[in-house]
Amino acid sequence: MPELPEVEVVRSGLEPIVTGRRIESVQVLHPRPVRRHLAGPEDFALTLTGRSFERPRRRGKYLWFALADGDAILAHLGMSGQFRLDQPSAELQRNTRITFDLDDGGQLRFVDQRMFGGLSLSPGGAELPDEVAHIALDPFDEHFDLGATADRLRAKRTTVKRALLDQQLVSGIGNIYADESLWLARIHPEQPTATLARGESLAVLEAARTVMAEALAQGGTSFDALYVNVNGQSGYFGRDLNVYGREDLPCPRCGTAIVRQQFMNRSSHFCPSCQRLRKRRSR
DNA sequence: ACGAGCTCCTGCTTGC
DNA sequence: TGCAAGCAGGAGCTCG
Repeated sequence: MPELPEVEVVRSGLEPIVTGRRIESVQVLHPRPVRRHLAGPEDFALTLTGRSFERPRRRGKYLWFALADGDAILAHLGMSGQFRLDQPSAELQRNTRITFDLDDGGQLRFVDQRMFGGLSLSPGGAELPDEVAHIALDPFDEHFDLGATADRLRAKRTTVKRALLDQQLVSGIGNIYADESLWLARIHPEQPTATLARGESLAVLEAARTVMAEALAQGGTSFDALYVNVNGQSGYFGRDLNVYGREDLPCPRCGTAIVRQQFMNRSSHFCPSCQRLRKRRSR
């Protein structure tokens, strides 16, 4: 599932492909991925034709293509969105939803099996789309304030994993990196945020940055063909996961069997020995 | 204002 | 063998 490292791999892969390119034509093959463009699929295609790309940008899991006229094409990969570059004559990948023919003869394709993600036009959004403004900075942003975020995390009245997944507290972290970060920081996912010491709050955010930086360096995490870069290749971080998807396998630190627990209709993975739930506030 | 739960979507896997 | 249920989950939305 694309989280910050995977989205950044896609963004950096797109940069040399689209920057400076002009859109010759757009085909919308399924209406759902443009559902956020209220004027409809036909308008989406027509209004983008003839425009030119500048550098693609990112905050958290949001990606946007700045356009030369100051607008932007906002993109979210959701669960399964991919961008691929191909020749127009090449057979379409299964679940291809939108294609952009570029002025250098290439074709940019948005492929998305589950269609949780999508594209929309963001007027005036080249610097920062309005739709992204409410999302917190991610840990890789030069203005990200780790200390202030740690304080806000502790001020919440929830559990630490929920807080890590709250994109309005810190963006870019999804289910995989939340589990990995908590394991690295040795904190139980259900630990109430109000019981965390400041050092623990800092540690879990630092762990998130560390884990995501390592994943980014390896081209992102993949379990299957649902996440690939613009050339269709998978990342290598999957082999380095310590808890996610490793139910009943030994904890790499202590050998205790990893536990999978239902959480918000999804799963949390943790080591019941390294990550103990504390009843009391820590200092 | 904030926290929690629901919903959207497809396709692979699992079980009867 | 065939069918259906289970499962994967980001984020907008609603409700309390």
